[in-house]
Amino acid sequence: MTQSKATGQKPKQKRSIETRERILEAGERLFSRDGFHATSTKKIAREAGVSVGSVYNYFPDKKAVMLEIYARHTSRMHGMILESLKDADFASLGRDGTAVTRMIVDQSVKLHSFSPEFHREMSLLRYSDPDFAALNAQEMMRIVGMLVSILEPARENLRVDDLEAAAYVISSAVEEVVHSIKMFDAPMDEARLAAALADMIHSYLFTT
Amino acid sequence: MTQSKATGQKPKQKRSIETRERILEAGERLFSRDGFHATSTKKIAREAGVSVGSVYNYFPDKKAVMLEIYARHTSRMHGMILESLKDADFASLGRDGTAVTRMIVDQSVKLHSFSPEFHREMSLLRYSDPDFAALNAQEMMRIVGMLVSILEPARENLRVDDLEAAAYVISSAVEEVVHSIKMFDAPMDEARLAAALADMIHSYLFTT
Amino acid sequence: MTQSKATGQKPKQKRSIETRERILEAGERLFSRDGFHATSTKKIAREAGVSVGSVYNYFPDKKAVMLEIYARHTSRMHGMILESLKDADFASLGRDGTAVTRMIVDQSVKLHSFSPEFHREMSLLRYSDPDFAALNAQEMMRIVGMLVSILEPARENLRVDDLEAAAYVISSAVEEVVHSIKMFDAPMDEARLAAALADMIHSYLFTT
Amino acid sequence: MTQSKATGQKPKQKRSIETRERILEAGERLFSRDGFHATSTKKIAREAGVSVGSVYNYFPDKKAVMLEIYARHTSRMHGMILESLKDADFASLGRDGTAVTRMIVDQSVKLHSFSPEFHREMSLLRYSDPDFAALNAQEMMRIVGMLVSILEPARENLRVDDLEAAAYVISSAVEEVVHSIKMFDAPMDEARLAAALADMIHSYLFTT
DNA sequence: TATGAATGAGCATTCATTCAT
DNA sequence: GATGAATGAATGCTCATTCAT
Repeated sequence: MTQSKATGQKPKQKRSIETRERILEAGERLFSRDGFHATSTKKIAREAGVSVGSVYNYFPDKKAVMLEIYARHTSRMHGMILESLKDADFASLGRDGTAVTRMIVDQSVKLHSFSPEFHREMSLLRYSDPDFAALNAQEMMRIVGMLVSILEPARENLRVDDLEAAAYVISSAVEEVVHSIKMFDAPMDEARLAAALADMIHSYLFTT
Repeated sequence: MTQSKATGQKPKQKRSIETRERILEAGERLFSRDGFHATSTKKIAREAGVSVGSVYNYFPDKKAVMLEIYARHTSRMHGMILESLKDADFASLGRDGTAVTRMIVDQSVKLHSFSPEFHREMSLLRYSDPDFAALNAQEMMRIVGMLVSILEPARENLRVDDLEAAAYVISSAVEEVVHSIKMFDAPMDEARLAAALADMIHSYLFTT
Repeated sequence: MTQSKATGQKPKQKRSIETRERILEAGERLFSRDGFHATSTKKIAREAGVSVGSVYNYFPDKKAVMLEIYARHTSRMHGMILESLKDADFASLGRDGTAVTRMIVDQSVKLHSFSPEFHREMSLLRYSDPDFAALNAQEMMRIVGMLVSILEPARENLRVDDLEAAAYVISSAVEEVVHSIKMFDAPMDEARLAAALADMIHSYLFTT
Repeated sequence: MTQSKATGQKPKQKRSIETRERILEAGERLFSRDGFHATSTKKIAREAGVSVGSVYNYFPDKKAVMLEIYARHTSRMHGMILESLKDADFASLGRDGTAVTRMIVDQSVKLHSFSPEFHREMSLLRYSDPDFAALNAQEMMRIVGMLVSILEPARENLRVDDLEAAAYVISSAVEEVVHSIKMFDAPMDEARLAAALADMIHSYLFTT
């Protein structure tokens, strides 16, 4: 359960690529709906309209399917976020702490709102499998990188020195609070938590 | 998968209590080491030196064993924390933001350091089972309550109004950061993260 | 599963008798509601408010409890029927075929209506255990005996010679038809079946 | 315990069909010999010379194996009976009540003689499982249908109006009496019972 | 007499993976 | 490439019965 062997193959044929794609889509649907453990390879194959054997032709094991789905998932999301970042006026952002804070929280929520079910599953898996944990950590660092690049232009207005650590701590906080809100019965009003979260981040980053 | 039936029975004999204890201890050992799903009832029984049937004499199902272990676990921890809180000089605490912040981080880390493996397992389970999620949420609220009672005396010095939401957000942040440090390969130096975390909490709570 | 060992004991103490009675009553309730196999000795003990050990003090095994309950059950029913037979005017019955037929069907239905759930359970058990089969056969013969004694006075008006065989065949028919009606989704209107049954019995017994 | 999910799969390979057949045959052998509950899926697999997994490749659960065996069983029997009915001279039958009666009893006995052990098991199961009860009821109605089609040509000679109800009641009587004879220690000479049964049916159907 | 803790073989069912076709 | 039949260890859980206290 620790190390997935090298990936199945790189298909060159159009047909092959389609089959592979169908498996991935079926997997995403099923993993999101039922969870990783409750989804058998048989079900994936049936949902994809292929045979079990085919699944194993393209992926070394079930985990590899999940791993690839996750990778694609995050790529897609990051692409979307980078896209929306392009339009932001970083110069003005730099001067307005409130705007930056809002953007941070908004983007983080966006990241988790995209497919919360799938995200939940990944959060679960990272606790039980080192490979997933590693992927998750990697993903976290990409988010941290984004945050840093958002904050960098405003550096002179920030009260923090270690920007990377700050980004990491902020991301962690957002992640956990968003999970509380989205996945578990939030024990407190969502608005209160969101306000507190934004306040915490803002007072942390900016002098007042 | 949703609601465990009422617990097995109330032991009336000395022998009974011992057996129950042995099962609980074996469970804690095994759940921590191998995780909940990788621990079969057969293994628990063997480790405890009793028959499978005995496990089911005392607990309605495997989950109930875990639930009780968790409950005891948190009780113990909270007892310890309340104990150490008794000695704190709240009057002086109120005036010194740094001391309060340090205490918060320290206690939180303590909470997670006690048996990080077991804590990891609980974190995992809350993602897949409502009962565990509920227990976890309950536990979170107890921590929040403690935090509030620590902060209350210093109220006049705090920049936050909604103390409860603040406590919740802080707890979440600590929880996630500590998990990063203790359970996953922290992608950053522990000291940096700890410093950043403390800074965030401090600047959030206190005017400077 | 074949031969129950000799019964536990004959209690002489008042307290003993009460305990025994409580077990029997609990068993009847549970066997009727959940069936023999779905009723564990533990449940019986709990329902009776005694310990499992006590159940085994009074009965050699679970089957013995059921066997005794069944015996009491049938005794009670037969008592009731004999009671109602006393009042019947056999002289006049002898001349009126319709009245006899009606009485037969009525009594049979009464026999099955008393506690249809329990009766179902017995019917089931006789198929899987010789002891229950024997008890059921014995019971059948008692019913046959009753039927014969009802018909005897009318002998001169009857077209059948072998009264006992006739009684047996009639009882069987009634038993099965009543089961169809009471226990399974009768595939036909109850009234139609009852009418047909009565007609069959009447034309069999009496010349017209 | 109520509704079996759709059957496992449609076999597409020769090998597949053979395996399925082997499982069915093993099941029939074992269910007849030891009964449904005493036959474990492991035993079925061993008897069939396949793995347990294979059993579940072809059937959703143990019950489904039994259900299919029963369906085949009754199909086979009905085929045989319809076959033997083809040769009967219905015209002459119509006039001769004795011949019809004899045919009814003969065919009914034939139906139960085929594999009495298996039949016993089915009778048992219908008392404990709605699915089996339904199948049994269905089967009963098919028998009733046959009976009706046998009697129809003789309608003018019959004293009964509600042919269907008559057929149902007759079938029930035959069923129960045959069970008494074949499965339980008949408490009376078989010949006496058979004669009484035939007499009852005859006097019920035909005026004399 | 009464208790109830202890037993452990047994059951139905699942599922990732392999490999002959 | 594609197929899908075959595998079998492993799982959570039940329950009639015994017997030391």
